[in-house]
Order: sequence, then structure tokens, then C-alpha cells
Amino acid sequence: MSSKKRVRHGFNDYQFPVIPKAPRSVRRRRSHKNVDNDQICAFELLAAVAGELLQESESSACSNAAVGKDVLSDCREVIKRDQLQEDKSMKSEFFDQGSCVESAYILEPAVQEQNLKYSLDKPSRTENNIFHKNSCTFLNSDFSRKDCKEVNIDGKSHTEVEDGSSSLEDVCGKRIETGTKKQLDDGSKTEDLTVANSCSVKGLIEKHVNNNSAINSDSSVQFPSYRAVPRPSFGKQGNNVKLGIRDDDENSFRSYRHSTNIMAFRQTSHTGYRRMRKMLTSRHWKVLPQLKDWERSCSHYGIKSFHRNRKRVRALERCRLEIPSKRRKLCHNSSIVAYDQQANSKSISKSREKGIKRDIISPRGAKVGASASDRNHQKKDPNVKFSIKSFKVPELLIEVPENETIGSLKRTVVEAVKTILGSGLRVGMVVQGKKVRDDNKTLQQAGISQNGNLNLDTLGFTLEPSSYPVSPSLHSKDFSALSPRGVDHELTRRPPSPIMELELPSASSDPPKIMLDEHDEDYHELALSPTNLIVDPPSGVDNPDSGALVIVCPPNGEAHPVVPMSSKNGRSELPQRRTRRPFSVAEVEALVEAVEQLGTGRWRDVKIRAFEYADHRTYVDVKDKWKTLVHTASIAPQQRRGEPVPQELLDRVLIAHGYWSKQHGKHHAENAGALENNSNNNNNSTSMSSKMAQSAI
DNA sequence: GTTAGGG
DNA sequence: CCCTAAC
Repeated sequence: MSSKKRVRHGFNDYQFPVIPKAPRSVRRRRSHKNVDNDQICAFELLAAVAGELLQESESSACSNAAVGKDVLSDCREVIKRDQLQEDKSMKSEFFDQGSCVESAYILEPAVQEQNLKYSLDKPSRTENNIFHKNSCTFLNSDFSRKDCKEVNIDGKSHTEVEDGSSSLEDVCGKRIETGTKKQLDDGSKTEDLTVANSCSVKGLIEKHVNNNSAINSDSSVQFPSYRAVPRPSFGKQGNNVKLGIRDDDENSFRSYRHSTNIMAFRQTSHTGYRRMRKMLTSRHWKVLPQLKDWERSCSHYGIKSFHRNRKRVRALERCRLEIPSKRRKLCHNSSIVAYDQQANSKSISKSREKGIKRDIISPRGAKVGASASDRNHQKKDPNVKFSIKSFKVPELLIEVPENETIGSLKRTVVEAVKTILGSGLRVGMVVQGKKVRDDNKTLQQAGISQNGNLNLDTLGFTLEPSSYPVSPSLHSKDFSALSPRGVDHELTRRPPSPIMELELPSASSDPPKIMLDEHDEDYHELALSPTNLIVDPPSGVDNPDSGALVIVCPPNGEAHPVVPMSSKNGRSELPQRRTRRPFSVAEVEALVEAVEQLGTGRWRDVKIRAFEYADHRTYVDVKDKWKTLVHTASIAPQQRRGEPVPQELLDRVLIAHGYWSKQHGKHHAENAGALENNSNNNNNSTSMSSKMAQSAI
């Protein structure tokens, strides 16, 4: 059902990853308003979206590493422009100018700002509105047009979507009719999947635009903030970028070239389509991110809010990489993005990235064949080439009622993408096992030089969420106002609406920089999905295969930023310990409540009740937590460590523990089913407390 | 696949 | 959190 997609982006060492991965902690629920029926939380096409974005960016001649962001920025730009002038030519011009690239730089911050703004300014905004706003962003962007074009080019897309829905086709057709001025180059064909995705997106966009004028206006207004400053830089303008995308499942591969900038890519693969189709066909569509953290959480939440009555979302099959299951959890989030960059000696010093080129991703997704040159000095310093082959795009599972409209589905996808992209991604660098935090350091200072000192095995890039709240406990201060922390409790059990979910990331956002500096580690732990990075030899060989994959693992094991892909060694096979995710007070409260009602010994049920949407919590985790809670409650406060748990909760823990222990005893003695009776009841009447009351009598 | 416990 | 035995 879910589609896995890979997106590639070129990005410079600076910061912008393109593909979101997903931190689990992120998924935290939020308390938000109820979700509308209309809304669907689908994320499935996250990757697809990314692809679209990329395409768009491509068409627009953008050359950014961060696809999503770029796209967004582009959209924003476009919007802005549109506001000023309706003329398409304007847009074209805009694109031609490569503004996309520029925006890319800003994107992340911009997005965050936006999100932040949302949360701040309109915290109480209805979900719909929010949604629309978000949608608007996409809608306004030109990329929809582009999509159309693409659609035209590729007839297959329609076929692909067939079973899915005629609507989609219609949309596509519509789009086509609309007609776009731009002509795609032969080489810029998009894959079928991509097209399909585009259509979806467009449809959503259109729908939104047309139907929600009010909202739209609103949203459009906000975007401008994004882009405020044209950035000079990515600097890659002079570089040629080659981008090719290929899916594992699929054979199709395309490369794009832009004289000016980087480009694009494609995103959806046949696989994605197939998944899509399944989704469409099935009664409920479910989308699960491959990543266990965020994405998934997002999708789950959204889904849940909408479909509480429906069956629960189940984890879908995830793409199975050759990676061991344990590792898989950590690594799956990222999809592959490959790009190749050519270093341009003339390029701007600040922008280190250059063109992007895409390579095929290996099944593991670790391989990336991009080369970027980095320069810290404008003058004669030698350039160091980096080849980042791929990032994985998390797989999302979307669940949508059969009778939902295509538009809803599309919107869902859009939202999912936005969420991921909009949450802001940062790129972290690990050199020789150490994270390099000082952005001002030169490559040379960081030990990265072309002199041969660069040890491929020790260099890695990681994707980090820039604004996503990680764990309530960790960032309570920072996010207290906006983040889920305050509502954590509810969130745990009641997933926020999709919209909310999407919004969340933004809400919690802090300036990326801050996040990085202050929460760097936490972020790593919580969220991120690892990115695989491959570094090509400084020699500049452009052979994707030649570069060995490098996996970087933080020495301390906290972060699992990078997935080792080294073909030379079997490290990638080593299981990695899951990141530690302390239970927040809210979670503890939820747990206590669940145990009070369900009792101990039924951890699966307890888990479902208290952490249904918290995918990163397993029933074993819940059980262990209870174990520790009981222990904690039984020791002196001074001996307790970690985030303090309110005594009140600890008292309840002891009471519940005592009560259920007793019940178990009884059960054994009497062979009675008291527990079961309780467990089956959700009503308080059957809860522990009521029973205790009854027994007391 | 769950539970229960030890580590 | 991990691991494992036992179901």
C-alpha cells in the first residue's frame, strides 16, 4: 500500500537535506482540533511529492540539494510573483533566473518560520484552514503546471493511475488541457510515477484553490515570508547538474541536465504506483512511512483522527532492504537521492554545492553518487569532491476511506510531503566519527581535504530534522508553548488530525541554528533518519560505483544518522541499539491510566491504549517502563533519576501495581477471569479504581 | 506474536 | 533497551 520512493537531491554540505526521514519522537501526538472528515491523512506519496518537487524545481531550473525545500521555496516564489503578476512569463522568467536555487538556501529557515508563524499566529486555526494554507502553498506554485506538462509527455502515468481512480486521470487531463507553456526537453522526461504524483498533487492544489478561495487568499499571504531574501547562493549556478533518478524496483532511470542548475528528479517509482493503486483499490488506504519516527507518526495520527472508527492502521509492509531488520529500522527512513555535482571553481565560495547528479540508489539506499565541491576559500584552494549518492525517502502509509475523493487523497499526500519537507531538514556532518558542529570551520580544518587525508570511511552526512520536536522531555523548555509537550498526554492517545500533525513540526520550530546548537544530539537521537553518504575519492572520479559507501555511526551510538553502507565491510549488518526515548510525564500518565484499567500482563493492550500511535513504543517498552516505574515509585525521591515523575503518578503506579498483583494472585487462586472482564471494558466502571471501590465494599 | 524476567 | 525463554 505504501510506496517507497526515493528522492535525490543535491545538497551542499551546508544544510538542506532533502528528504525527510523521520524521527519517531516526532510523532508525538498533539492535541488539536478534530479533524474534518474531508481531510485525509495520507502520506504515502511523500516520496512522490518530493519527486514532484524535484521535478518542479528541475523544470524551473533549480539546483538545490534540498528538493522539498527548494520546491517549496519555488512555490513560494511563484506565488509571490503571481501576486504581483499573473503572467506566466513572469514565472518562467523567475525560474530561469534560478531563483529556485537561491531560495533553496533559505528554504529551511523559511519553512520553519512559516510553520512557526502558523503555530504562533494561528494556533487555534481550524485544521481545515491550516490545511488549506498548506495546500495553497503548493497550489500556487508553478509546479502544478509543470506537472501538467509532464503528464502530457508521459502517457503512462494515466495508465498507472487507472485503477486508482478516474479522478486522478481527470485531473491530469485537466491539467493537460490547461496547458503549460513550458516544454519539456526530451531528456527531461519524467517517469510515469512522477507524473502520476504530480497529477495528484496538482489535483489537490487545484481543488484547494478553486474551492477554498478564502483560505487560499489567506495562505498565500503568508508565504511571502518564506522567501524574503534572495539568496545568492547556492552558487551553483554555474555548475552543470545531472540528475538521474532510479527506483530500485524500477528500471527506469532518467537524467536531467540543466545548463544552469541542478535539477531534478523523479520520484515515484513503479513501486510507488503499485502501492498507490493498492491503496486506491483497498477499502482503506494506509500509508506508513518507513521511517518509524516521524513520518509514520504523522501519518498515523492523521489517519487516526480521521478514521477512529475504522480499523486501525497497521503497519504495512515496508520495503525490505537488505539491511538487517534492526538496522532497517534506523535506516529505512531515508530514501535515496543521488546527485552529482561538479565542482565549479568559479562558484561562489559560500555555496559549496554544485550541480547535482543523480545516481542509482542501491537497494540499501546508501549509495549516492553525487559529487560536490566544497570550497572554503575562494582562491586557489583545492576543491574537495563529495559524492552523496542517496537519501531514502520514508515510506508512508496512507489510509483513506474508499469514498474519499481523489482530491482528498491528493491533499493528504501534499500534506505529508509538506510536513516532511516543511519541517525543515538539516544536514549534519560527521567526520571521523565526530560530529562537526562548527559551520565556520573549513573543510581543511575539519580534516577534509583533497590531499588524501580524507577518509571516506569516516565522513558522513546526516539528515536531521531542523524543527521537529523530539521528545517532550528533552525540549520541554523550547517547545513548551508550541510543542506537543503540553498536550502530550492527549497526544499520546489521541492522534492529532493530519493537519495538526503537519502543523506540529512547524510549531515546534526553532531556528535551525539554534536547534542544531542546542539540541543537536537530541535530534539525532530522536529523529533522524540516517542518510547514507558516499564519498568519492578526491580524485574526482565520477563513477558512482567507484565510490565506496560510507556509513558513519556516531561513536556514542546515540545517533544513527548514517547508515553504513560500506561494501567493503559488513558493518552495515551490525544491529544498532535503538535510540533512547525517555517517557514523558504525559506518556507515563497515559501508561498509568491504561494499566489502571487494563492491568498488568496485557501489555499489548496497554500499549495500544496508551500509545497506539506511538510507533516507537512497543509493548515491551511499555512493559519495561512500567517495571521501572514501579521501581521508581518504590525508591526514595532522591534516588530517582531522569525527568521527575509527579509523585501523584508514582502513587498511582504503586496502587495499580498492588492492585493488579493482587488480582493476579486471585486469578491464580480462583482461576477467575476478573482481569479479562476489566480489560474488556473501557468504562471506568470496570476500571481498577471502581473495582477497588467495589471490592472495598 | 506475546509475556515475563533477567541483564 | 536488549535478549530470551516460555507460551
